[in-house]
Amino acid sequence: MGQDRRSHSCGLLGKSEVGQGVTLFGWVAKRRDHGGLIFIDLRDRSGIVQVVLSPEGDKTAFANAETVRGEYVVKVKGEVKLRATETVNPNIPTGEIEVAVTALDILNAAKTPPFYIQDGVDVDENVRLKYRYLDLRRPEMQQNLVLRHKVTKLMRDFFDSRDFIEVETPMLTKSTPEGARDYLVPSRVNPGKFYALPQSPQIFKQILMVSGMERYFQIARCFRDEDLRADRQPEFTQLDVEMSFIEREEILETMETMIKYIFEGAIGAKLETPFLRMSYDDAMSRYGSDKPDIRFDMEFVDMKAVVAGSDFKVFEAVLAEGGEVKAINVKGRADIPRRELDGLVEYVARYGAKGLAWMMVTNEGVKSPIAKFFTEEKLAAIVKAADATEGDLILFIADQPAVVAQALGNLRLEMGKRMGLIDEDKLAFLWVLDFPMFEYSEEDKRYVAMHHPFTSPKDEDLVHLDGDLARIRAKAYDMVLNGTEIGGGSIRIYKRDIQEKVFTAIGLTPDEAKQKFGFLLDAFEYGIPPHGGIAFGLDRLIMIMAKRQSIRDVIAFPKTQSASCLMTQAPSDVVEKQLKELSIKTTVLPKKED
RNA sequence: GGCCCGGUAGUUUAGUUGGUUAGAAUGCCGCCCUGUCACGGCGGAGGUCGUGGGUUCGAGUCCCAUCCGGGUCGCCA
Repeated sequence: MGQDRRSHSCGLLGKSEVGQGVTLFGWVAKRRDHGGLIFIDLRDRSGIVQVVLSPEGDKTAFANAETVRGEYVVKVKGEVKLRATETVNPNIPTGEIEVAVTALDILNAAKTPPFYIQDGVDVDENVRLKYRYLDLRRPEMQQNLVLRHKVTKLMRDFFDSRDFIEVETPMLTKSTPEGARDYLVPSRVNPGKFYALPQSPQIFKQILMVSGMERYFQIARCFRDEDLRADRQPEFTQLDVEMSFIEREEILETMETMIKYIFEGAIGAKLETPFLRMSYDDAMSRYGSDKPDIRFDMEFVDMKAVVAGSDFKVFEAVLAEGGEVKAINVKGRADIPRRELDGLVEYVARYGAKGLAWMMVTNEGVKSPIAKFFTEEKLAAIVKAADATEGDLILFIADQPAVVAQALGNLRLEMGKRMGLIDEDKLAFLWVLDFPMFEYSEEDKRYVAMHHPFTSPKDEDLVHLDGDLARIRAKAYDMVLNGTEIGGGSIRIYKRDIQEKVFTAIGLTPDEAKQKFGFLLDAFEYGIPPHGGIAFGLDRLIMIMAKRQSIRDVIAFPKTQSASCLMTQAPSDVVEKQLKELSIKTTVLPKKED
């Protein structure tokens, strides 16, 4: 009996197999025992098919069917039969047929699983992750992994067809002093020294350009020892790309074509290219975000001109200090309850806003606690600026530009969600371009590279390298989808003098630069081609394609928020001997005993 | 590191101002059942209320600490 090969997959059986003898393997998803007649829903990766056993059939098969329980592994032989019209199940793809069983072998019993293996079940994350192998047995989770496979396959096909080479770069590499916290790996043969797991293959892919690979890509695992989020894991996967002899336009076009190709191939979505493009400055001033969700409008309105010169001291003080006053028009929400408004005040406070002003446009004019500070003319101008009509709610944030952007930007997203303005079926792509080259770090009291120090400034801004660094824009670009940054990259510096000026700008002496990035700078001495690239967050991309809220759902074995794996219990203690071999002293402080 | 939410049968959960035996659904076990597909009927078992302290005559409920999970701010060039 063990010699029978599987002839079909459960979920793919249909009318065309009627009359055929089949051999199926799978798990018992459900058993419905009618005493004289037993139905079993048999599940494999392809789906579910109903198999039927009656006492008139094989006695052993029937007896076995009486003993099977959920998640038993069985082999079933039988004949595919058309169901009678009244017994067709329209809810499953195989509902028009069933398998009349002639033999059923129990290959393995199974303990009752801690939760029912079914889509849409609401089970505690603890339980799901501890029994990840059962969680992954659920069809929707399997589909997520299948989707992930399809996407990476399509990516490889695409890049292969365009003459890109996939090159693997090291996982044991050199710790880089800037950027995220590194995961460190001790070296046994070099006592006291450490490798770092890569945060990204950035340096290596640029070196590959020096090597003359011209067109590189890699589906690369990356590691960052930072706190987790719904869309952030300590290890994650990047689609990493680098190209030589190109300028920005060619990268953007190539990547749009790639994204279009995989979305059509993986989920059948037809995308319009070219994608919308927006400058960083534009994105910040209109949406308060460098990754705007443009599935809905509610753009910022600059109120500075219309509110200035009122008796409202808060606005006047902010404007006097170089701040700004911006608003969003929440259409039709003038009826908002006071309690919800109070909640919104708390909401924006999380983003640093000291307050939230509001005006309701009603048939009796503007209602607002601050209306009394404004003349009728000013109120009318505000309403006009906001393009508001009766029934609308105008929400204002007055603060320094960074706070306005963050608070009002998040408020916009929150109101968009609350009002159901976000079409979950929409795929709103855009490029955000012309990022600032530098941003001022309050912590370090100096300018730091916003992207990384190899990013090329825009040609027309090179003149500011010796002057106002804040004015320099970079040849950097992000691809944004539905308010999530799914990819980002830049054209790199390939001229030595510019590279040196950038290092100087971020306070690195030539010696320090050599110490930090020595091997890369050495490589740059030997004929570096103009080049640039991009990296996409594969997990986030697939999360959006699969319409999930967390990247954990598209990663087979994810970590919890405290970066542990509940299934394997990693990280874990190691034995003293291992530490000794690695020349690591146990300096971990013991837990408090009292 | 900060803030917020959650932890009660295997699972999902109810549990009032602190009060008697912690309730339900589902799953599980047994018996019955020949057309179910959320099968049905009858019966049954199943709870350290995350953990440890404290307050109280009495704690699932109040207080403190702690563990675990989730969300988020900081962080993530």
